[in-house]
Amino acid sequence: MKHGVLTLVRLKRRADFLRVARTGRRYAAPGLVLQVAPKAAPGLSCQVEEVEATLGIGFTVSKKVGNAVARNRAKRRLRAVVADVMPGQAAASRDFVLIGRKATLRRSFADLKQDLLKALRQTKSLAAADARAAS
RNA sequence: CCAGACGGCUGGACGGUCGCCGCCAUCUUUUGAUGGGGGAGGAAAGUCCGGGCUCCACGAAAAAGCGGUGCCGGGUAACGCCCGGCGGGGGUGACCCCAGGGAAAGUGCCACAGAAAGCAAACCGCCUCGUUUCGGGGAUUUCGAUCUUCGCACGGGGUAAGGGUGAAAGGGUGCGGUAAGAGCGCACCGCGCGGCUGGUAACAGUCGCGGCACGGUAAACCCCACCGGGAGCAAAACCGAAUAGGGAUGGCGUGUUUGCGUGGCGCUUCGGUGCCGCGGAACAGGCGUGUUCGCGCUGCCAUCCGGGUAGGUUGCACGAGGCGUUCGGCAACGGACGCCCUAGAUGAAUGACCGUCUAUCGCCGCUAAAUAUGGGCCGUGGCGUGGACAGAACCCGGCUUACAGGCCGUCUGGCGCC
RNA sequence: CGGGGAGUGGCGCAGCCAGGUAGCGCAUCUGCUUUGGGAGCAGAGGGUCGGAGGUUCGAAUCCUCUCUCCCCGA
Repeated sequence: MKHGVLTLVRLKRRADFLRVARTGRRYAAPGLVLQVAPKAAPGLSCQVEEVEATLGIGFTVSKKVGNAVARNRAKRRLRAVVADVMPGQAAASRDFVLIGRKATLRRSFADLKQDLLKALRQTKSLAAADARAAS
């Protein structure tokens, strides 16, 4: 089975964010901050085979970035970058949390993409090397 | 043309690729797929008022307390909002600003300065009268003194014109009047009271009288009038997993004791008492933990019930709704008729990226006019820059605050031309 | 959604309710003292009282609007 497109699941509970921040790895790029943690033990709501094909993703933008318009815009740009990069190049069965910074608003989209790839590499969360070699 | 006042509107456009959240239709077991259509604002903001809605409390309310509002009339579901007037203030003007009830109901305060800051008097000063052991001048003189006048001092009386101040000093200005003065008298202005006229009213005008008494501060306490029960969609209603705990029923299992409750049997002098069972309690025992003291649990299994957590659904978008025409009204607004349905998220959608154009700004040129030159304005070309404030969170009516730039209308002042 | 508090010299705070002088401690500077430093003594400088408007003769203080920060409850 080739490395297919992963399904993104949004993290929505405060407990998930706290768990990722407490237990995971962390890398700060100029345009964003990435936190990674292994996926939580599957509950009854999600099955094991679903865990293998999904990855959780959550966004955090604090009040320091700006007003509501700036915070929403930062989250939208991060979401666009994630939709572009993560399904093909991120390792599965992990939870990611992206934190927006002030530079997220002004950084160019290509640089933002490079920031995310570098953060994935630094946190050893890229997809398996054979998958990259096969492509 | 320049400067300004007021009111209203707008808040980048088009295209491409990839996405997000509801709705409708069809297919589909759930899931999902396809197609269609919709998807932020004038302030969505701040949360300063007024309501709807929901729950709670309450016999209806009233009073007290607390909070708020405060010229008059109108609009409105209501308002602290809006409209139109009145009064005061500012501006040459268009126009703008004002918490704008009551200070003879009471209390408080008015620093410094000043004689005095609130009951009006005291003080300095002014005027007048008197007295004397005072001093100067004049007159008379029997040279002892006497009379008179001025000044000082003291005492009595009359005054409030004046008294460096101060934000504010017991009406102001002028004339008369007086020993000196004073609303003491008069004229005008101000103030107060009463009448008349106009106006729904606030108020304005006018006439007469009073003769000045009544300082300011209520965004100081307060008084008067009016309004307000409390909380908020995380309100509230419904469904409801797992775990723990509660209750009921059944089965299995459980040592001792009982100043407890209860049932059965026996005795009874009918007050009780003996035995047995059940429940409760205590202890023992058991299990877990711990170095000790100690601490925690004490039934197990099955079925059912109720409360209720996470979570979910509803509340939730047809409403004091919008648009147009017309009628009434100066207007706010209201009536009638017609048309329309117009976001519904919940770690929170309504976008990300790219291209072209365009508003704006900067730089470099060109043309025309003018000029001694330079610079600026207008038009035009190229390059670069590049979209203000800001994101619905139950809904509505207001207020306040933020806002690049652009557009429209009405009006005012000034300059020039006809 | 609801409630509360704070903003005053470089720092930490009084003063506000009952309006007229902005004060205290630490810090800074100068001088004395000491061999020198510290401590002590004497003196000095330094504040648009977060911002705007209003009430008042007069506002840090009273009223309205606004900005920033902090805390609490559901």
